[in-house]
Amino acid sequence: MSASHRAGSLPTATLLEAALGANGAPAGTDHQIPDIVIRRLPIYVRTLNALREQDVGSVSSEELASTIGVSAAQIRRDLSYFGKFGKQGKGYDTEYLAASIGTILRLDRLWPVALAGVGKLGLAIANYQGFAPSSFKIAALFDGSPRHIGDIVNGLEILPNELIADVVQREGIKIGIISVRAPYAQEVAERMIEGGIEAILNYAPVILRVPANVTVREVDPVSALQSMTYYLQ
Amino acid sequence: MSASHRAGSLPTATLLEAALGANGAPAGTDHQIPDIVIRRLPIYVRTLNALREQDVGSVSSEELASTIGVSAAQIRRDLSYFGKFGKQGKGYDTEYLAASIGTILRLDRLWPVALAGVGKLGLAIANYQGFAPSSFKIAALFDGSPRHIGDIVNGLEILPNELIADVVQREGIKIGIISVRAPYAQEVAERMIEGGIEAILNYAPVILRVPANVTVREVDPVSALQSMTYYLQ
DNA sequence: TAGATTGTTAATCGATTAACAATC
DNA sequence: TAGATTGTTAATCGATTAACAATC
Repeated sequence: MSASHRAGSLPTATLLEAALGANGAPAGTDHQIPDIVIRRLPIYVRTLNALREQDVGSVSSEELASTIGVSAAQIRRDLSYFGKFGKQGKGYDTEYLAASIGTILRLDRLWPVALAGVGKLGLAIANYQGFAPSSFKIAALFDGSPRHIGDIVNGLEILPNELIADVVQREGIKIGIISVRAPYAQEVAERMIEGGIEAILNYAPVILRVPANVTVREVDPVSALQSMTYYLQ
Repeated sequence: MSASHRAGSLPTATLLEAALGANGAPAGTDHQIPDIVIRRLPIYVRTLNALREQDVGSVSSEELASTIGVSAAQIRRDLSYFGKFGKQGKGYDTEYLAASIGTILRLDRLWPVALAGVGKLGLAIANYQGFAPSSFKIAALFDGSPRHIGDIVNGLEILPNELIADVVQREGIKIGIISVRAPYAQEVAERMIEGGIEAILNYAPVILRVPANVTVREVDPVSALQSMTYYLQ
């Protein structure tokens, strides 16, 4: 499932791809770096930051690999796509490598995020404290139900879905999170994309059809559970 | 990253594997069927059920594939691991195929699930209505904070983490969901495994070390966001 | 320097796709 | 029957690993 495979002129489905490890990267642009590599980088950053907090100043690829549970060769190979970050005989400076990968991923800034759907899940997302330290900030809230419009959550007013495109465009938001129910997900995605959003985190159990320049990643706990039962007894 | 690669006697890390599409299946047992195939099956079931609801009685692999956004060859290949489910010249009976895959995945029963961590996210999970129709039922709630112990959520009393192993064992629960904060996740996982749990859905941003017979799948929205920013502008 | 570990290439492994005979 | 589509094999593609020269 290479990018070129879905580089047609029509919107292409991305649910399975994103959910299952195939390429969820935007098609069209020919990315020389495999999306699977890009998706590993955040874990490297997280692990390096954890090491830094334990005052570990440097690690070898072998140590980092065993901490994460991958092979050392894979880590070195992944990093080699972007440059040279280590010292032979020594390993990697944890702070320098974390910062370097952070820059590659553009985590050296705070990204405003639009969140659509403020049901129980959406509220949990809106209130989640883990986004800010991770370079994301919920900057706009939307919902389809009149019941919630106008409510204030975390200092943000809940706006109607009809305003998604306008607000997202005005505020220059590039990232959207969808936590509406399945039947509304496609419509909401389209409003977001109309406003200029190019990255969507989708919690709705639905296949989003998006243009080739938009990246979609699925959060699909039900499917995850349903695949694990295969291995039970 | 085949199963055999991690079939050593020591617990093996699974975060990256599960999060990123490598094999999150239990090692040891030599599974002839690739985990990547198993992880696609729930999407097939979901899509087939959606078609059934639209009164579509049969589909070709080509139609199903274009609905999901994968190749028809992949669907036929995936199904061929388990048997013959279609009719040449005709396609697949949606009801029959959905039921067949459901049986393969053991979705033809209701699985009790233990949930540890009843913060905002945990409560959203506990109250989520999408599990029951998907063959799962939250059957026990646990939390580490005395503040929540004894509270009733959805008819279930929140019990202390110390009781996880006992209760899980007594009730024969095989599936656990972890939504505690990062520092407590490993400890909670160990209690679950002690009680006999063999499948863990992990929302904590932490690498769980588990024995080879335990399957882990990660739900990691922050990493998903952090990988998408790579493609922005 | 000697030892350790990186960065990189080639070999291996595994998953996807193309193609088509079988057959409904 | 003729047309359509499955089930399956072989070819292709891509990702991971092993190995080692470079070098700190």
